[in-house]
Amino acid sequence: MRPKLTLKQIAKELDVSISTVSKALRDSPEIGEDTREKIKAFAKFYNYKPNNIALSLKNRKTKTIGIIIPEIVHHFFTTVISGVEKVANEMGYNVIICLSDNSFDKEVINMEMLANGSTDGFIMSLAKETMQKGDYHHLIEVISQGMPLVLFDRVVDQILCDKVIIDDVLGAQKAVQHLIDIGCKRIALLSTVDYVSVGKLRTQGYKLALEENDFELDEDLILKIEEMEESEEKIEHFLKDKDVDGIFAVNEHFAISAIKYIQEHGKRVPEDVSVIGFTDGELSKRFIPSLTTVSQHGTRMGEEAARILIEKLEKTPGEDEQYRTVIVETGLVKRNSTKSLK
Amino acid sequence: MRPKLTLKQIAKELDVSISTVSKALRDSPEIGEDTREKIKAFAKFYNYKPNNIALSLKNRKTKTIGIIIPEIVHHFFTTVISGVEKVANEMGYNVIICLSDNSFDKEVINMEMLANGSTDGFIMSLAKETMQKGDYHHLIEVISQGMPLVLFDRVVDQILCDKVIIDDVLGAQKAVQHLIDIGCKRIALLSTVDYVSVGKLRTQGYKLALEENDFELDEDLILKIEEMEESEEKIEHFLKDKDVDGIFAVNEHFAISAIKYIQEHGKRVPEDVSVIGFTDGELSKRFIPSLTTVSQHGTRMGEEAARILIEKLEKTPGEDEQYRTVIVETGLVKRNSTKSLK
DNA sequence: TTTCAACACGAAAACGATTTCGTGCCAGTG
DNA sequence: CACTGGCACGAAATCGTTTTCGTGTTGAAA
Repeated sequence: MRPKLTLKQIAKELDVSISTVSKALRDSPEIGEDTREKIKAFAKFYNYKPNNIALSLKNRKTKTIGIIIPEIVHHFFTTVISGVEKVANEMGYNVIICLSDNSFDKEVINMEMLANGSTDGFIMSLAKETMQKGDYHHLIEVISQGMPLVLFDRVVDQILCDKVIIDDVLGAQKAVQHLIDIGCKRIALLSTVDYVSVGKLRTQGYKLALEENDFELDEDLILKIEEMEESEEKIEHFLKDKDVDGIFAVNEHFAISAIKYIQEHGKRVPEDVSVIGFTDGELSKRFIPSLTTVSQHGTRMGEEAARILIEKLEKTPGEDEQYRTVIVETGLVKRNSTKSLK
Repeated sequence: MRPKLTLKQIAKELDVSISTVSKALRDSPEIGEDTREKIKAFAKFYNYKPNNIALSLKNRKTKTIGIIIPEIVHHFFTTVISGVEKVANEMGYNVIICLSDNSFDKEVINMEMLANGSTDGFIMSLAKETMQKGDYHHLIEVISQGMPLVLFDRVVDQILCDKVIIDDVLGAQKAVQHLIDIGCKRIALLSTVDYVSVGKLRTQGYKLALEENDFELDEDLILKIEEMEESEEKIEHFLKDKDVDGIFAVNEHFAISAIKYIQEHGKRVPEDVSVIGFTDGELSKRFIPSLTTVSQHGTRMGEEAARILIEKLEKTPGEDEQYRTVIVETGLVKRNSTKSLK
């Protein structure tokens, strides 16, 4: 076992001082050409690489950014991560990932953990429980310490920071509008409960689209689901005696559960009922029928978030402290779960 | 903006020495009761937390483990990550994730990056390109520096280290055996090229099962696919005039592409052709027909890998240096893409 | 010959924490 | 009164870098 080479060892080996070695490696003109070459050759030969921890301590920068998300086994979040990773890598940053598991406590613990020197800034999407509690002291704490924070997807108005979101309202509205355009008359909404901001906003979009087309809002056509686990059951129960010809679901799973139920009960998708989901995952693409969805462009959100964060990190503090909210546009990907336009 | 509190500041504020503060906070009996209480009260009030970077430098441990995987937008890998995260969190470790993007160069760069003090050890699955090249100098380098390495899934015999794998041969064999059991006579294999170890091993299992049942091996029934992108096309071409009644695919995507083709050409799954995939993802579960698959238990692999790594990390070096290979059992999840046993 | 840059390098502080080893003071003992 | 031991605390080294500020040597100019 050969431990890592340090400046000190090089110095001893070549019989010069530590500072000389450091300067030589950083091409300081202070050092004579011959010693410089000698040191660089030695370092190269033994593959010297400076210790990141020491550098972090000295520079008070870690060159890593922390991502805190509710869960990772979820296509949307992984695309965001890969977007962040890509930009971070290009800019010489590392990415450290923590999962809150949708728990407030874990979110707080992870954040405090990372805030103690492990990362320079945060990119995060809030845990469901956090939004429910409305307790954001950990975010405020981190911001007040001067660490940049970029929220994405599950954001909250009370916190002043950069944000990357999609236009949930417009996305939902466009989806429902499409259902109306292809002739749907009774359109159901499968949503999550309102304290999850996306649920609320997408519901808004749903209502807006109905309104614009002079459809009457029927609260009986709206289902709000609390737990992922019970979704299938709830949806089946909900659809039991509803006579709908269009369904807008706020995620893939709800959409697919709905399609399954419909098909099992003698109707066809999209001939009898058109279904649109939200979030464009593998599932939507390969399901049969493939799903028409509002696509969220997770990768782009991740890239955007990373760019904003790194920009903040590399700007000398004090420069105009402005917070941006970037809205990543959604797209409507038309596939086979909706009728085509007449 | 209020910067983070340090020992030095507390010391100055309370007019004692830095060492006294440090000792007081760590409950050293050296410090008198009254000063100790005073310091602890102050620290608590101002929410002092030691700086991780400084601790890392001092202790020569970062308490973080590095994960390097080919890609993250892949259900299997995310389950592994969440398994690692879970165990790591319980043991007070952080997780830092890098993606190799299946590129050898990126894998090397990431590894060198993290090895310079950022992590205490590695959990990784090799990039396709790395296995193709057969160049593992970066792994050897890291191991020789005394950093524990745990390989999972895409592992390689030449490297001596701990490994967590599934029994690909047995998993494949069981799958094919099941096809035989339900009466399939002509069973095709959709595999990847051989330098991806899983492709090779699963092909072995396929052959083994045939052999055991005195089936004749027909090389024409084996398709090896190089690139994910061309898979759909290749599979369609391959199935064109093959008269098969069973298909074993080494992943979900191949399986689904096959099903699509079969259905589009007037045959039914599972009535005419039974299909089994590998890796139990969301897609398999919710596809129609839902897929019978060999499930890989990614979470368990992640947990296992993390446990092994942390154990190595916390063991004083020198203690018997033994490498383990843990085999996580696969399961055959029977769903609707295969006929039921007669 | 003296003086003064320029050159090439080293000593030391700093980042924030832990830890070893003093050290001053006081009480108790012979 | 002198000695010893324990208590409560501080100084300094350490981890591996970077960087500022010397400092000794040389060569050239006066």
